[in-house]
Amino acid sequence: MTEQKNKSAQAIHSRIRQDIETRIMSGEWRPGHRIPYEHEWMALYGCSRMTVNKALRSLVQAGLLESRRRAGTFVAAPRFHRAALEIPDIRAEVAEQGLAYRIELIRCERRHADDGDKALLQVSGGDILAIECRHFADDQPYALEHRLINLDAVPEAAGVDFSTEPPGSWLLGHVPWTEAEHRITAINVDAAAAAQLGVATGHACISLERWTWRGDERITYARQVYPGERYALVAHFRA
Amino acid sequence: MTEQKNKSAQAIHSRIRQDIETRIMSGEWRPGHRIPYEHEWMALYGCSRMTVNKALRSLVQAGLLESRRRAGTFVAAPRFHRAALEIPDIRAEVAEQGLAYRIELIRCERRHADDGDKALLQVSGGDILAIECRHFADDQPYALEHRLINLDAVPEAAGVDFSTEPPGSWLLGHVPWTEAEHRITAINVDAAAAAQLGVATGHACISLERWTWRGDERITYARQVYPGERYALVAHFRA
DNA sequence: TAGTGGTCTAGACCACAGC
DNA sequence: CTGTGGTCTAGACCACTAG
Repeated sequence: MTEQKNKSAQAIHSRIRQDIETRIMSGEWRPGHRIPYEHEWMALYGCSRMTVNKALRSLVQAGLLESRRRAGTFVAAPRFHRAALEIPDIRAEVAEQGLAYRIELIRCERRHADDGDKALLQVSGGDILAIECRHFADDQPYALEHRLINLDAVPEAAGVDFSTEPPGSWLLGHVPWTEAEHRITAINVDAAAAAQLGVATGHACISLERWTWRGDERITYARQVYPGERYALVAHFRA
Repeated sequence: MTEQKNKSAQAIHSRIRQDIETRIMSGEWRPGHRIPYEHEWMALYGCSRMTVNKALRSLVQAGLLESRRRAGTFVAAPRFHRAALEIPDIRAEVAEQGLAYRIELIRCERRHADDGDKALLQVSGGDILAIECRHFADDQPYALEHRLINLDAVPEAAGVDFSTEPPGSWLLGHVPWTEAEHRITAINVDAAAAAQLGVATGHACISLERWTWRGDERITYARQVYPGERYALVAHFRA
């Protein structure tokens, strides 16, 4: 009898996946190794080919396997050029550390996009909101932020009070499903920024820039500056 | 007639997926919106539920949808706290820019792990390989690297000539399927490192640390230092 | 309790790469 | 050619949960 339902704790496809994953991670199956054919997995686990396929496909998507028609399925060569980077929402991050979050709004002006704005936001014109603010954790400066919001894309941003809610958090909750690109560099902060962050002029800081859009529409540009030694971005291989 | 095979260019599950993705990204379906039930998709596309399920499951895994039994499937709230970070293999990266890569091996010694090594590699003892090297692009200093390799895990590393092949590239090709954690900070380089990189003392640099292991076994620790303004890490949301 | 998604089956045809 | 993976079907039972 091919017992129809999973009586074990795990779904069959999940157990197959775990099985393969363990063998790869332990080194038993090295890159290039041909794993058993799908019909062999069917026999091994007494399940249908669809179930086997579900397990294999998920591992292919995860990058651990590669399938070639007529040849079989193979352990893929590892390439950890990709890691899952945690990009913080500052308010949530500060709160997670058990610290009191506060935002100080330095400047918030609506204006017609000038040349600099156009270049950063990658728009050809229209109205924007330009924001400068400072993030605090327990009354210690935590980060500086310079942000541009495209009011043609997000007109309701014009009426928001960003002296209480950080613009990043507000946007995250009000602009659904955007795409983003990030750029991380190290900079020596100038005197003004250093004073605002409570560090020495020239102190090494992380600059995290983010461009966000939805479809063809540019939403926002943000640049956040963090003191380099207090702050670390962490990335894990294999999300 | 339920035409059996995909005569269109795309597989059915792929077209369903694209359909949903487009509606979400365009803003037509906002977070929290309940998308049609699986049996409705069956009718819409004239396909079986397994095919619909394949499309929906892949979007759930991608984080665009959330399924709740008995309730339906919903557009997930966007949280781009995750981005796919490209972690460079230095040699490949330099070559990609059309520049000539060269490595300069400053130091390479085998030794019993001292306390500092143990802390960085997270091992309790054993032999390690400690490497200091400098990476060049067209004879310009590109990055400094400090690396520890656990020889208990990778004994064959002891016999490799790292004056021609960068240790990161060698490990990538010889140690299959590891996991890794990365940490990115900004630092003011000291005089010695500044001289080696050809920048001023105190110049802001990116420090990229990487811990690598397979199973329970620690493989390597690496710290790479890049001049901050020449170098940028780029991350895309949604791999 | 009714109806959703989660999982699974035992077949099937097709495209394609290796022989 | 042959046999692999890629895709699909028309059902099915189950677990869970919203009402």
